[in-house]
Amino acid sequence: MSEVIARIPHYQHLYETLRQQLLQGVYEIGSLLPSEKELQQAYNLTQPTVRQALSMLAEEGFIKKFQGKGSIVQPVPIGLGMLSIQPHHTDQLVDAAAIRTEIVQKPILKVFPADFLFVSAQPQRPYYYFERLRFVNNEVIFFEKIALPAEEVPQFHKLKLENKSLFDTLRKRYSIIVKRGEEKVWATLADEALSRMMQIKPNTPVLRLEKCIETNRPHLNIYSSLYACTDKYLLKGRF
Amino acid sequence: MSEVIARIPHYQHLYETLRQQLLQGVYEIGSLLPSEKELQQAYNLTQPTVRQALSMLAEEGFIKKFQGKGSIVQPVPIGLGMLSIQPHHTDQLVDAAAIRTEIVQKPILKVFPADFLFVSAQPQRPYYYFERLRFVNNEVIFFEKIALPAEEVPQFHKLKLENKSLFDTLRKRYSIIVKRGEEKVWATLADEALSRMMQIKPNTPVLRLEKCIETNRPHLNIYSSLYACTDKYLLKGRF
DNA sequence: GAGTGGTCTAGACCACGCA
DNA sequence: GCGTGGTCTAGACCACTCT
Repeated sequence: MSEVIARIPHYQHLYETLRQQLLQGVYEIGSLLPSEKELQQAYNLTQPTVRQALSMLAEEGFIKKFQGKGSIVQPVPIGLGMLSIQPHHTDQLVDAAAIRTEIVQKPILKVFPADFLFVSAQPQRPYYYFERLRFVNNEVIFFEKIALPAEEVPQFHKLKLENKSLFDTLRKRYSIIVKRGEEKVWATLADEALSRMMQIKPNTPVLRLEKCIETNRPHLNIYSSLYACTDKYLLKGRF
Repeated sequence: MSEVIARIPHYQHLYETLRQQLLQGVYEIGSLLPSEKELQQAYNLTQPTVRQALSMLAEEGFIKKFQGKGSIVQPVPIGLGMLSIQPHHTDQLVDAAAIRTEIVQKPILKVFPADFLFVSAQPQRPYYYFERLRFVNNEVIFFEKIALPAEEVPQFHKLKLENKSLFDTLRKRYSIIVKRGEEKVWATLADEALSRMMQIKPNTPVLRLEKCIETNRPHLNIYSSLYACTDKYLLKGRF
């Protein structure tokens, strides 16, 4: 019926379609998604194919499935591996538009950084390495160092990275999706160099968060080393 | 053929069997799991059923699937929602046997704690609330406050909680499995009361980690509020 | 009882890796 | 070319919720 140009699996097409609709608020939170049977008819698919798409959405927290009832729409979940910023003592996230990102070190090619806690399986491969500061109201919230294998993201150095979510960019430009990851976290005090970089007083408590992020590509891991000043805002994430 | 006593789905039985084998090291890390076809024949199942079990294992990081090759066994992953402890500057986890857990406040019934950052959807339900300290080498590593809905875990107050992983206990005793969750994290300084509780100096930097943990049971969320002293050890988790 | 999601079968064909 | 995992169909029956 419909012309299929690229080789996209049916379940993935349905998943992407529903995901877009859920992001755009087409379905009200707490309401029921169309039933599996309705989706089968609407997209001309069989039950297992529809179920796979819905299972992916449930896995990511977009919907919750209830036997005998249907799939209930949940609030849009935080992206896996992404961090949201939230003031202490309220439960309102800082809007993405209020966050400013400044690229301190533009992407350069180098071997895997030696000061990361997680180690790459192939440290000699070329990696893109860059550093960024993120601000809310012109205050530095965090400083982050990032490395990702260059062969997997051609032309990465030409992308505009300011004021964008890295993971949204990777998703749209390269179809890279975060699957899973590990993190190491601890608290420490800002030393002289860090306090200059982050425009905070020395000996302020800072949060340290190092991550190794696995994606849907077998040999593509993203590495992040983060320093966060959390006196006004805390970090929120999903696992 | 084989007598099925309880109503356990085939895919789940296969999943549990393989998971046990993977935990016990039956398959060498980096080696291939038996192929889908072999598992079909061995357990007398069809391909989609076997695939579901393997997908669950892949989702949790026990194996990685490669088209045209097979499923490669990975190192045993950290349990979702669990935290491992690791010294700075080495990559060796502290063995679970070296960690001592002391229950400071035995499980009591109360309404949902007001000082947690995450809020329950049904705060008036009865919750089990308890507090624990965890030690490595007789040093306090963290202090944790935990709340979980009492109706979902009958007889919980009778369980021995010392020196056990809470999630292993919930899995074995109630078949409760962590599916997903959210965390809020920040760094702060220990105040007077906390420094006494954790036997550290006042104004030591401490890590704060609050979590809301969703499980395989629709209305069972576990809430945790954690204070960690991370000067010697850091915390490692999965997402 | 009607409608929902949950489990399962018995096939088919495709895409990929490796020798 | 063979064996692997990836996608998909067309059914079947079960378990649960709601009315």
